[in-house]
Amino acid sequence: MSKLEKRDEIARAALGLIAENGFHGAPMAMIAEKAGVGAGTIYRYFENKDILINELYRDLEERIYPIILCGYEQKQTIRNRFLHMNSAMLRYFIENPLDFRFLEQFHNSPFGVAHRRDKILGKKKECDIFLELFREGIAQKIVKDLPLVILFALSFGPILTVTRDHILGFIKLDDVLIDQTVAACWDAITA
Amino acid sequence: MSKLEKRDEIARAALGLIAENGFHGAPMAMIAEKAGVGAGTIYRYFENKDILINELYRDLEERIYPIILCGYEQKQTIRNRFLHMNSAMLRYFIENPLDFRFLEQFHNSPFGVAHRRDKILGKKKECDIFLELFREGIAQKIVKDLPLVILFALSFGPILTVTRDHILGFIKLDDVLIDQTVAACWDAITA
DNA sequence: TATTACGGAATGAACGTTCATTCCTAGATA
DNA sequence: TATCTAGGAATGAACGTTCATTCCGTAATA
Repeated sequence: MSKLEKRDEIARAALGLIAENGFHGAPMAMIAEKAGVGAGTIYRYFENKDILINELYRDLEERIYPIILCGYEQKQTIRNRFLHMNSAMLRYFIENPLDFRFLEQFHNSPFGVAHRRDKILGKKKECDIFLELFREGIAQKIVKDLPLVILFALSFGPILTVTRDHILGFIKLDDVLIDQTVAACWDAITA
Repeated sequence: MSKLEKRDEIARAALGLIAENGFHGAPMAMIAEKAGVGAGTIYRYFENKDILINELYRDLEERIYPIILCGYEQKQTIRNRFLHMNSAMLRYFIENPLDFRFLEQFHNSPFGVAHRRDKILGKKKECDIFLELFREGIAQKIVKDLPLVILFALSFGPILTVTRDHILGFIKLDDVLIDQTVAACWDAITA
């Protein structure tokens, strides 16, 4: 097994255990066992557990962004661009429940708060595309003139809740339902 | 100090620490210190930590329900009833950030999942008023004909996200903003 | 005095991390 | 080609710490 493969094996094991059992249900020994390596080996690839977790998050972001942006066309209407991105995100979460659960664990932890602070205080290019979209919509008087943070909440809040419900088996989201949900989010933010 | 007062003191200390630091940042010894009792004393009031946490949750639900329903009038329009309940909830969360943070910790933990399963499988009268409201709205073709779970997500998802942003200081929610946000949620669920 | 409540030291389990040791492999040697 | 060797990678037992819980001597209460 190559170096990269082993690193990925450890990362995959850690992400799965954390997603399913939370940070505390994923001791290093268990991660090592699931990855098929010795406990000490993990420390050859990740300095400590905190760093492991933060790298998992970084990897995940890098995996998600291109997928959500795939097929995104700047020349489309604002509405279509919004529907595209929001449903791409919802679909990704539904198809990758472990990724979603890990994200939730991450955000509801000191890691997540620290991460948010960094984001608010600093650079973190990411959500720029959404911000851009909202700003454009407001300028054209299509989108409600509300703080961007609130538009975000109206767009993503329901996506997160609905994904959780889907993963926990409270509802089965099909293509129609996904489109209806995303369209309802659009209704929330439009004037 | 009376028996009940001491129980409450412990509960308050536990809720505060868990809200601020998570379940793992709230060891029993720390709860005891904050409550001004010995570590062993806690076990005279709560059989173990799991039971303590579940009782905290139960207490919290009992505290919140009457507050949200206060001033609720069955004869009001569906829209007004929705706005009333949703903004009451948002206002409560903003005014009681510790309660909100505790709820989030609870929901994002094995406790919360177990609790949800119980709710879906069984009794748990609670959200009945919301369900009732949604059903009535659908019957009158005012509310979108979507599964109740999705209407829930569209209504509460943004409230949760926005509250988190407010508590973390990313936005300052005033009366106007609260009303606008809740109204936007109404736009999301209406046909 | 008898009973109950309290406090906090003691306990043992579980955890993250370390490190002395073993294992593996690629290159050198013959 | 067969053998040896050096050095990095892997290992998992052991360590120190932290935590929930228990225990028992003391204080309050009746």
